[in-house]
Amino acid sequence: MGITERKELEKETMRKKILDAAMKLFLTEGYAKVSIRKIADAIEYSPATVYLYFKDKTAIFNALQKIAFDKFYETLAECLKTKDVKKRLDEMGELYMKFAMENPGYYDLMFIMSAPIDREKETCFTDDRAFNLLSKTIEEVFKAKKIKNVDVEAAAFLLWGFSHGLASLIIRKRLTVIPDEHLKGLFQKISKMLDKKFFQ
Amino acid sequence: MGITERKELEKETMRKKILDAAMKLFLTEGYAKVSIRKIADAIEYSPATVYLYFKDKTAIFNALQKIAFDKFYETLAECLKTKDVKKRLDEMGELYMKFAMENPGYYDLMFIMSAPIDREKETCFTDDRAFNLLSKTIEEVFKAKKIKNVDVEAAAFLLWGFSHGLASLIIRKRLTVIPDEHLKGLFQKISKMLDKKFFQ
DNA sequence: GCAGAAAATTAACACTGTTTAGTAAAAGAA
DNA sequence: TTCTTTTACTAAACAGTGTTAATTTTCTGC
Repeated sequence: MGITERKELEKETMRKKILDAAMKLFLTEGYAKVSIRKIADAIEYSPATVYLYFKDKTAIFNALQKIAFDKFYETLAECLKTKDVKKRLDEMGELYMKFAMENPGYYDLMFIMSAPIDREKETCFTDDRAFNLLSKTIEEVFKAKKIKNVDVEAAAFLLWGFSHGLASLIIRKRLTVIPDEHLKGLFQKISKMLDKKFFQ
Repeated sequence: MGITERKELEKETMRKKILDAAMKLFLTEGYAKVSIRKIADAIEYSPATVYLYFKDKTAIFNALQKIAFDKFYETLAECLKTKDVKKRLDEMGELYMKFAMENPGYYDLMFIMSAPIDREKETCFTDDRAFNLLSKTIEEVFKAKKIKNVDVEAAAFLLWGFSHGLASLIIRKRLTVIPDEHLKGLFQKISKMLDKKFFQ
């Protein structure tokens, strides 16, 4: 192993170390409480060192976001194991909500937070793998059920929008109107309702 | 007019002055850029003075949120002018999206931001006037159309969830998948789709 | 005009992101 | 090995933040 290679590797290790510490802080304390100094403390380096591996705090945030998107897509893609395409869509909905509820920090990172997204820069990163998976699944359901004249894109947005709407309201605790333990049932009830209207 | 009364009034005026300046900063510069010092600058008082009228920054944020909720409900309630109950629901949807698009700052304040919502305190404020209005409207549509066996609460959450989902994704610019000018059409298309499935 | 209350301010504390200048260690060349 | 250059790291500072205690200014009632 050449020296330059080893240096590369060490640099990558350090980046990972920083991201690990940052993610841990983010998930346990929230974005506002993640400071460069606290990250530096956690990895036992000086604050300035962090800047040798990341341009600024936003760069760290973006890297964390990418990690979350990866895990998100990975979770959703599990629905591909379900071969019955109709059941696959249900499964996807449940996986979506499950991910959001079990990983509110990741969900926040991906879809809600705006903290360091600098206005109109290309830093804002949207991952369309998940949306494409959803579109394709819906298309297949329609095909399997021989339903025509339904706009797939519109249907995808309806489902995604609804799921995200519910998830983000729950995560931001804006749904005090109904108690938490009622929510899972509500989601399933609505799914069934949509199912009845669209597929029967 | 007694002196104590005048003092009360002056205190109220000052509170308003602070909130006006804070809202202006919030809407033009974003939450992160609203600082006590900048508010103080805007109203030409010292930073410490602000603390004589508000307990802390969170208290200011909560007051701003209440203002946004009031304006939000006021906007939605305009749908009551439409007497045809079926059209009223459509109108409500359009008013919702219009409000979100035209007042992203207010929308943010109400449903997305979490910045100062201190963990589990009663400071988190949810306004259920709007949701009640939606539920009632849906109920009336079902009644008018003589449709039975549909869970009103579930339907309300479907519509609210979907609308909020779309609105918040747009506001947070997480919908780069499709161009902005396409969005209004998409919303209407989905509305029509739901209409067809549920009411015809 | 003067005592007491109310309102506003100054100055500080402990934080934050970020940069600059400088030091210590490792690598390359002789 | 010795000398030089590059790399890795840090200390210290700058300008900003929320917030508070002590102090000064302004107003009220007599």
